[in-house]
Amino acid sequence: MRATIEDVAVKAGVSVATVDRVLNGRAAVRPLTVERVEQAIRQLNYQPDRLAARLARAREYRFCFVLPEGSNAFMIALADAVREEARRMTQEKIAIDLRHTDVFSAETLANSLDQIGTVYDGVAVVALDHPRVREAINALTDRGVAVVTLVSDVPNSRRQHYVGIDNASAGRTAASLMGRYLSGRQGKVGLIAGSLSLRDHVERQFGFEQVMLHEYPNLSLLPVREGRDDGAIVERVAAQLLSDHPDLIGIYNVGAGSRGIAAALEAAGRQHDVVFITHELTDDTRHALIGGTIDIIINQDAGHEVRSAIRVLMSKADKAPIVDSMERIRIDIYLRDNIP
Amino acid sequence: MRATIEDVAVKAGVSVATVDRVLNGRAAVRPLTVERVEQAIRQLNYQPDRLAARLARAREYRFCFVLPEGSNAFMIALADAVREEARRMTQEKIAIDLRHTDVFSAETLANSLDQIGTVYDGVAVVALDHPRVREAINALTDRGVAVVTLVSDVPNSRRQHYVGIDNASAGRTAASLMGRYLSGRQGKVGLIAGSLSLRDHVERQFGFEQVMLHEYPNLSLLPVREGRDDGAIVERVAAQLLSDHPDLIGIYNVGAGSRGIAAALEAAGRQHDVVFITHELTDDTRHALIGGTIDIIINQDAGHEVRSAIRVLMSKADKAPIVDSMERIRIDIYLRDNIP
DNA sequence: AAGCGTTTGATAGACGCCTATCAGGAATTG
DNA sequence: CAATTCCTGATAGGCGTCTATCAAACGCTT
Repeated sequence: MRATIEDVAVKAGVSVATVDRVLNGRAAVRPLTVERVEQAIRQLNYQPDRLAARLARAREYRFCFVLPEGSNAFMIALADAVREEARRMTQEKIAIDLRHTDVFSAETLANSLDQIGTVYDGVAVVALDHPRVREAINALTDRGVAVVTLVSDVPNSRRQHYVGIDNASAGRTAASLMGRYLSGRQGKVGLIAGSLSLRDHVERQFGFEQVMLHEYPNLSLLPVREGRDDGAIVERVAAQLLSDHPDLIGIYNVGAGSRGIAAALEAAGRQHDVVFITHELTDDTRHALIGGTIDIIINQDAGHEVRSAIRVLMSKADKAPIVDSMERIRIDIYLRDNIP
Repeated sequence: MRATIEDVAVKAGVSVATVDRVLNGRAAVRPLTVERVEQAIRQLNYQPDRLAARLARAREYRFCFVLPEGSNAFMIALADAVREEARRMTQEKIAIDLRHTDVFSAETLANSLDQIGTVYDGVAVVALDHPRVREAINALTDRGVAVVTLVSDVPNSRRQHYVGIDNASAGRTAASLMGRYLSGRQGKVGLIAGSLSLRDHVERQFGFEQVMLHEYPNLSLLPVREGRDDGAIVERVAAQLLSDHPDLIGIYNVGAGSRGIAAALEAAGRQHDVVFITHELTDDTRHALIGGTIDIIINQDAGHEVRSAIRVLMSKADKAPIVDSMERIRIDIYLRDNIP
């Protein structure tokens, strides 16, 4: 049988109350006694029963997820994932609220964050990298609310953790694949971004350009075009790109609105000449991947991200350490052959 | 506050004992009463507190992992992951034993499985697809022990679940990447397997050949060579392959021993002409990927697999459903740009 | 040696559910 | 209608830990 707190008490020749004081730092205990208790713990290999502990603490954890409003397919998937986990987590005494806000406006987002009371133990936010937002995050942290950034980071803030992929690395990966897929060919590569105010897009672009410029001199990278993550705009931008550059052989879409690009490619009949790499596995992109218009989808798993965020917030609330290897969000690469 | 079992009892106008009987099917309850209780549960959105339930049941879960003995780097990583999770799971009243056996001998593996007593609630096994092993798995299942196959499946057995990647899909993915990386070039592609008695290798090979043959007529696929997952043998096989075929431009290694292939490629000075795709991220492969000898590593995350196996075994032991999307093991694709 | 603060012991009562038992009431059978 | 069987209620005790309280023992100061 597993050792209990009582076994430890007996072994150390003290009372359970004292063991508890040592374990939870509840009151002053003489160093000598502390040592004796710790030794008993080591000898018995005692590990507190987390289930019993959480039951006894009778604590409800309250977390809040702040996501962008709007119709971006990935963000909708993310919101769905939040709701699903929220339902599941009820069993574990974790209550999760979901708020939507305009993340493209630093002011609005920051105000939303400011309004978040201390009722919450933790907040996960898809954040804009902006001084005003950074301040709001810091303020939350200072009020004792754990904050993690989700999908898009705010590196200089005092957020506890970033849950999401390494976007520069994702950009480099896209570039390498693009370069290899186009090996031996000469031509132009276009890059379409959503908004350059979101850090994730900027980093992807940075990583992509870095590798493209240094490693694939046969390909010339065109200046970035912004599509504002909106299908219709993106489609126009892509169509323009295609007509401006008959020798375009690659497109990397950093943001949302892949559907527009796919439509433009198909309208121009160039979906098989142009290597098209994009982000986020959604119904649209999945369909275009199977159809052959998209060649590669780089994805981040919304479910994993939400679960990771919850685990991290839990750990922070309990002041327990997190296991880095468990919380690393991987860059998923999907070809036609390995879509789930 | 969350509803408790007592709230449900009051609402339904019955006693807690009856609610418990309905919840846990403990004894016969009149259909009418069952309906009343279930309605109360729905109205209150009652969800049993899993923590309290597990505490009360005071149950220790015992699982056993059966892995191949030997020095295969991936299997060592897998064993490490098992040990690490075992340590972590102690806190959750889950005890995990680790056994090593010769999985290449169906007889030995089957005997090991036969010896596993009913002390265990569940077993996870890296299995050989062989009638004798299948029987042993079925016998375990019949004795009421939950069985999951790990990494390599035994599809016709009565195992409860397979924890691992879709290897045919991995093979197809490797082929597509190979084909795209070699687009426009003409030449031969070699495939080196470990042992063809492990189902995962066979499936990878199958998937690879399927795509290679149909989609890339410019590449001619050489007959499979077996390297027995042994570095030294693999190196000889690879060296032979290179000298036999000066026009070899791609190698796909289905099994272990990548180091041998890397050595052979480097010895021949052809590490940059030949596209080399292999499986499993280990120190060796990682190093060769950074060095440029390996172009792509297809990986399965040992930690994820172990955790998934534990979750599945837990669910089976509790007769609770599993969440498929959470248990799907993804095919990780690593380039030089996204290694962790 | 009295008085003080500090450290410890003992213990009760949660937390929410499970298990078991026993008795009484309801429904069914002959 | 009596004799069964079937359902249900009430309740005690436990799972391992946390929290809180009070009293007792200890060490130190003056």
